[in-house]
Amino acid sequence: MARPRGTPSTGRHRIEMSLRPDKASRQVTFSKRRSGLFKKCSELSLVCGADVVCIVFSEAGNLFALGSPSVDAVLRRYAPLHAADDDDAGVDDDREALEEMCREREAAAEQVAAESARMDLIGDEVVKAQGGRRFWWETDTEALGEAELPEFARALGRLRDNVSRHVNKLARRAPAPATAAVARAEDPASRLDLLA
Amino acid sequence: MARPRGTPSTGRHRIEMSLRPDKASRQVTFSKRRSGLFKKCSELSLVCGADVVCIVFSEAGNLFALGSPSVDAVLRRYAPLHAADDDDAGVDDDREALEEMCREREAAAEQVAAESARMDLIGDEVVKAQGGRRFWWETDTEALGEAELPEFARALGRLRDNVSRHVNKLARRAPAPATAAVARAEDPASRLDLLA
DNA sequence: GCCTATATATAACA
DNA sequence: TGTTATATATAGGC
Repeated sequence: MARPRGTPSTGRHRIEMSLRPDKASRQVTFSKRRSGLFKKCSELSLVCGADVVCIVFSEAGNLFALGSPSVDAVLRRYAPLHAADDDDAGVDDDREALEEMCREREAAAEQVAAESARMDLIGDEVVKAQGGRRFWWETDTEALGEAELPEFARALGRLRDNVSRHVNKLARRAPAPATAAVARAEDPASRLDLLA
Repeated sequence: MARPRGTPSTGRHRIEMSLRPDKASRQVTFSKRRSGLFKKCSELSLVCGADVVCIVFSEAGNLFALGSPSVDAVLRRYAPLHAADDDDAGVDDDREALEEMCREREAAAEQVAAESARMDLIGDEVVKAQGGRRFWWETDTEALGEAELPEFARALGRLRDNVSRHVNKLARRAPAPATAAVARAEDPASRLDLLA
């Protein structure tokens, strides 16, 4: 075994790249670690009220980015503090443009994942605020009783849609393009009807 | 006792911003977390051979940045991927953009659906006995924080009102709190309904 | 900062 | 994917 069993390989301990398994294992590791890293970013932002941006290029060259309030917002805030280089070459090559889109799509997915994670964290806060118990949606289910379950179900569905919509909005506002279009996938009117 | 003892407050557990200690404690927390976050960044880079950049603005406005191979190197690699949007370009670009929009929307929807499903599973988690007295809908606004998720906040607010009404309605019908409904939440069928 | 108790993160596995 | 065994991360105290 390259490593005992569970070994985050972090801290001031091992980390043996010399015995890197196979490409597949490394990808799994990357995926897991990236996920954990982004979660940490979200936490730092949420718990400490910090602005955070994290951009990662996998070994394969795939781009992953996370930002709070948004990637571009934080980058814009950072840029002025380093007014050294801002210009870059034009990217008018079609293939590059296509690759860019693909990568941005992934970035968008990450944004969504991040938002969802944040939602989880928020749920946790609520639970703790009430002194510990089940998650709010479950608590609510109990509180409402069987009769109201369907209605609450619709409300929960709306929350899901809301997250999606929020991400879309962020994407539209951000100068960073491709992320800009997950637009109005739902009908506002119906949602208002559900919870008004 | 804001928190038991050791509580990374991560994952799908607590994180109580409602009881944000004092400014000093938060700074300590920020410092520790930022340290941990940067360490994670370094690890990801080292173990997985990824390029990583992480920029953080503390609540006080202080800047912290880490990059591998370097902050600027990764930012330069990232910037070009978001520069093709400035000039509206031609038909080809529009067509590609449209396709990208569709792909992106699907990806985002998938992510959200997946997260919703995960939330459903999380519902099985058991939390300890209730200690606080506040209801979750009384604290959600605080939990959401400083306008990070305006839409979600608004939706949750409506949900709060909605639930409040139903709780009142139940209270009028049944003066004694029925703990019998708890079992309902464990019913897989109910959970399916929640996300239908 | 260092220490301790807990909660997480995650590598190896199934 | 989900599970499990261990190593880390980290809140609270000193």
